[in-house]
Amino acid sequence: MEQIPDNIKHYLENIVKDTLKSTFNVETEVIFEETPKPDFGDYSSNFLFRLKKELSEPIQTVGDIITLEVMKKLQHIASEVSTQTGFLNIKLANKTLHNILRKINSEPQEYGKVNIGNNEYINLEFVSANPTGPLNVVSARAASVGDSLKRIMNNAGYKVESEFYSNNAGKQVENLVKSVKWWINKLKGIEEPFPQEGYKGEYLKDIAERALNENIKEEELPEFITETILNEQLETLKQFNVEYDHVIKETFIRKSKYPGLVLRILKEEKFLFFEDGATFFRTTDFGDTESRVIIRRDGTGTYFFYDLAYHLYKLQRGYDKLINILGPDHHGYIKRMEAGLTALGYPNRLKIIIVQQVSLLKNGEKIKMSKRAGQFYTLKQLLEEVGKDAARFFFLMRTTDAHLDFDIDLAKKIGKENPVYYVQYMHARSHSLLKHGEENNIVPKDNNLRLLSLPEERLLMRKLMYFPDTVEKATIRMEPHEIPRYLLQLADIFHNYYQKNRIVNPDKPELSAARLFLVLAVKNVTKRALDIIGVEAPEQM
RNA sequence: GCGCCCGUAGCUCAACAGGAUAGAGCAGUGGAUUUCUAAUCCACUGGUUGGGGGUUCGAGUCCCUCCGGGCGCGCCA
Repeated sequence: MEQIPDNIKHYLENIVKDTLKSTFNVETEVIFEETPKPDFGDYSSNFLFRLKKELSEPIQTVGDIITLEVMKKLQHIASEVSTQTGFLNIKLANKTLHNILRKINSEPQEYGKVNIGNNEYINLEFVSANPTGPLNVVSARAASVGDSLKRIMNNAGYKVESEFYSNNAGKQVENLVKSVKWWINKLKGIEEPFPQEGYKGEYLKDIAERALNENIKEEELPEFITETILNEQLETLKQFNVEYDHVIKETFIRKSKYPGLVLRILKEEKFLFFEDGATFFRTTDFGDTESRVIIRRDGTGTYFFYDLAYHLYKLQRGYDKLINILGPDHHGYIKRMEAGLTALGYPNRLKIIIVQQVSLLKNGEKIKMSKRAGQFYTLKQLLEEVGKDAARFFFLMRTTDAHLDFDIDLAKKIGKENPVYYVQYMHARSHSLLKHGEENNIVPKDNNLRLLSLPEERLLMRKLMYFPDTVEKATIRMEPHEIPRYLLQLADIFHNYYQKNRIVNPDKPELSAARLFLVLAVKNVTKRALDIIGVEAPEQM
């Protein structure tokens, strides 16, 4: 097989960049993108517009010279180079596309790997709920995004470890315990008023029953309750195809040396002051809008205080970067936490991603939810109702910072309206075609790929070529939604191709073998893409 | 009042660093099936990108302003 560059896009960029330097002595970044229309070629760049002011000659003159130079250097992989419109457009030779198919099928697992992580050691924290109840759908979205991001970044050469932080201490837990005690008493026949800030919800009754049956002592109750709920949360996440490298509990942090360490550093650096009997951390020195309490008047530490300790603990474990995926109610928290870590001597080490809220739609109406009132739709219910693949896919279809409407009825549908099936069906159909070929003694072969001469075939090959670019973009933007979008576009082209053309035709074995080679590449890339977002690639549907 | 997110087709959303004629899906209408799984495909209809101003070769994208929707603003977590 002829050598093709490891990454076509970057190869083109470097060629043009070097040409600009050697011919015009101009240093600039050149970026190639997928063309908006196939007519324009396969890759295009707008650098001529950008350089307009810097260049002494008219851009068309520059364009002509660049065209000639680039054409010379690319004659082994490109068929057309043009700057007619002001954009530099490059159309790749068909044999280049063929070589990409060969590359995909010879090492499917390697295709789409990018190298921008440089082995950077990352801690990725997501979901991190209080152990006060079942996980809700915002947690589900965070889980989907977080777990996919882990896979995406590991694919890109980062070393990512995922972490779940359980806030199993503090006032909310006290309220939780009070609520369970109320149930225990009720089961014993003792009627009391329900605790003021207690948690409603039937799941606490089950826990109360178990506590009674297992004779849990009063002082063991907090741990018993929080452990029970935490384990249920983790079990549900596991069913969602999400497993963690680390689970850290707030009780552990509270007992560790880190709270003391935080206090000492802040004190030494004179970032603390006292007011109304409480200890404040002057986060305003670091861009926060107001200073924050870390030790309350009653001497107890705030959530923020222990969270600082927790983050210090994470950093001292050796991570280069921390990424937190948080729900929409935490955006006010970003400044505070960044300020805190800067004060502790770790500036610019934390990246917070806010996942926006989710509205669930059923029968065209929004489901109302309130955790305190015990009315909510849980991740567990969602899994039972729509399945993990549909759930994961749906959560990833939008950018993380946009509100998401999750249509439960749509996710349950079987058919083209449901994007998950549309994409999975592409994989199943490829598999079935290959099997059908085998039954007719036709296997994928790469010795006659020039027979792939249809426009649809070129479109398909082109799209497969863009897969590494898509993965790279998803990594850089930290936006998993690029992957589902890519899959949907690929599925469109593939189903269209299938519909119009017979793939396996015993009368034309050569053509069939070439087409099956293309189908195999589609199958391999689909599998890779689905793996990256943690969705199953079924061979039969 | 302050802060964050959003406003694009009837609905749900794209548009990658500001680029080429603003694209998909759903819904609607009309068509394709002796199949390699129709869980599919094709065509048509649908837009003053919330309003106004600015920046420039070029603005859905950047800046200003107004309007509308959501969320947050605790010595809760």
